[in-house]
Amino acid sequence: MKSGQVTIKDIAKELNISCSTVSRALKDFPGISPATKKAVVDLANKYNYRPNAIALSLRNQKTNTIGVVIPETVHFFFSTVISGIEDEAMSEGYNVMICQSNESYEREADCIDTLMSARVDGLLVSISRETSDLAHLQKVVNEGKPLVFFDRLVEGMNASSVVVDDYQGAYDATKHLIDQGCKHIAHLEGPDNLIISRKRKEGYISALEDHEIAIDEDLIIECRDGSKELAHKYFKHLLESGRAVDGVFANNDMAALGALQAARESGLKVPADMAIVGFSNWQFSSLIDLSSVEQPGYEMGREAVRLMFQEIANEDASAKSQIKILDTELIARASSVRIN
Amino acid sequence: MKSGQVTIKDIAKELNISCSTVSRALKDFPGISPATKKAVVDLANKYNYRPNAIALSLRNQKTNTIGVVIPETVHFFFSTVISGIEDEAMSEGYNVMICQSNESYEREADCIDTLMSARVDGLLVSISRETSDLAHLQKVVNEGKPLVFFDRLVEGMNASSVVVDDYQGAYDATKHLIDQGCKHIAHLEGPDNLIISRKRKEGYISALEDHEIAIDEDLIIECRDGSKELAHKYFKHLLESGRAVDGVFANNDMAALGALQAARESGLKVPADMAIVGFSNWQFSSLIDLSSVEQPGYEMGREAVRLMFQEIANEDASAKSQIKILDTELIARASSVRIN
DNA sequence: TTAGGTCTTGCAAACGTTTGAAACAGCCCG
DNA sequence: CGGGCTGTTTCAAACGTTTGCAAGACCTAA
Repeated sequence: MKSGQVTIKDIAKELNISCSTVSRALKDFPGISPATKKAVVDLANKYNYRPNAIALSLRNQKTNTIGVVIPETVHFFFSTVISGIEDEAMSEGYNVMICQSNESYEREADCIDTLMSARVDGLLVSISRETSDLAHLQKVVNEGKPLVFFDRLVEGMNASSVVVDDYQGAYDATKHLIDQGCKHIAHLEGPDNLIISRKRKEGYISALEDHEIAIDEDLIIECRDGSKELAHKYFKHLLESGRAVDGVFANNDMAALGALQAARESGLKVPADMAIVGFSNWQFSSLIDLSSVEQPGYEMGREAVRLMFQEIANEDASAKSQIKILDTELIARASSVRIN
Repeated sequence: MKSGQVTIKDIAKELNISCSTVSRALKDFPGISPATKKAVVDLANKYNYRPNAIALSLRNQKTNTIGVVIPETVHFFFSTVISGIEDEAMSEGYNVMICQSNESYEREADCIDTLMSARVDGLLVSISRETSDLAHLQKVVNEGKPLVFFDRLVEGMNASSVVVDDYQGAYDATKHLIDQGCKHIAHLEGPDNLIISRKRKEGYISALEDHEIAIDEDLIIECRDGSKELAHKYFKHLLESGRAVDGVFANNDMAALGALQAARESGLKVPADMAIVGFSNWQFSSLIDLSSVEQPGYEMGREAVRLMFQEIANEDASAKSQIKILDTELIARASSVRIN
């Protein structure tokens, strides 16, 4: 009673019985007299007894906690994923411990270490942009701890992943532009060391090829940091070069916005003269009527947790190394839909 | 070696020494022979030994974990707060366990229960909109667990809080509009059961009074849900009523955006005919050049954690029940700055 | 030789919980 | 009266770690 919460011991002492009896009474085990049971339950309620999860974890060698390592929580997409993780985990009685790596390799390794120390039952990881050495993750797998990657695909490791179908999303976006009558579609490309950027570019190219539009390398512009400013600058250059362009598919919404502003400044009507589609469907996109490709973040979070539970359940079985690809959805808005 | 991670016992067994010796060797305790120490440390490294935080928690009656209950993680402001909590906690070697209440009272109580079971060292709570009964929180305080509220102020409980100076932020925003030459400033008011809405309204009124502008009740419009749609509708009504309006201070950015669109649709020039300021400085606000009042979410997270550490350290001292008020900052952008 | 010292190591208890096995009480029946 | 049964309760060990105390080995000085 002095400091912290009430324990089974406190109850046992007050009732002059043993801990075992209290424990069994609380768990409805057979072989406890009704009188004892009632006394125990009443006292437990009175003192607001809550089982000590720490003690349980130690005994059961299971913490009912999953660890999440994420580049940053302040990011619309990632916070959506967290929400999905949170909900799915909670529905199965699991807790969630979150560490943000801030896109730093060192801090990512730190996070993993902390979570392993905390003996989480499994790890959900979206690796930082900086990470190329996978030793810290390999250790996790070697020790038999379930590990699931999400969003950012990691190649060459025996672990499951949940990713979004970037290729198809890009294909759909580009096809949509073609359907709207665009003949000269530019692509604002992301950093090509990221798999997702490459996939999106591939989708763009495939869509053009399938509709017999020649690929024009001059219309593919790399915007390494995906910022509005860079996209604005490069796209303006392109427009001023006098090349025919009537559509843009951007690697992300921020870049799309840069292109949109550049187009307007050049006196072009959107979408009549220039149709624009971004990627990710950030929150602001709906506000400025920018077409985009929706990534199912919430669903990704839930799916990642589900994969983890599979691995936890199947022990060392073959549930490992699955890749779950989630569908995207094209959200066509005023920036690309030409009303005929 | 069989399943999980290596323990002190495993090392002790392999070296044929006692656990105590291993423990002391790893912690650089005096009185361990160099030879033994080296053997232990080498083996620990080889097997990638990590202390079992669960066992430590049990022994030390301290988990080095803080629990966070938050209405939702998918919200720019809250995710910023989480980021601050995360960083500050990590820098002190603490872990963070997050539960989202989804603005539901029942789920909030659940979260608290789970976190108390997990024996977190302290609780950071932003209460759900639904919550009015405080019994579940009172229990926490009664059991002597440090509790700090953030963002949403809770009255009548012996616990510290970190909040933003809504009054001053609103005052500054309104004064800024006055400085820009606005004479008839409307206010899109938030739900008045929330303290923050009331404070913002008070700031608005005070600023007008201090500058000898009469309060016109017709220019104060309640937008309960703070949505763009509602704000748009009500503000359009106001404009069509023919009343003189040349400025708006909105309870949040989304409502400000609704007003902005309504004004443009009515053929008004922003900011020349209508100057607009929102509140919260959401991510999209910078993209559409909407003036707003920045709330220091990251700082709020860090400050909340700091207050908690104070309470943890001071045991039952008087660190409790402080209220920390953080300053806001007016971000003036093109929606309100009239270039003369 | 032995008392006392130093250096190194081990024992055991504690944190809160669960659980197989053992122990005790009371009762019936032969 | 004692064997066996049922119903209820307790004991003890285990999970991984730390730490006060005790103990062993070895050495030195009286």
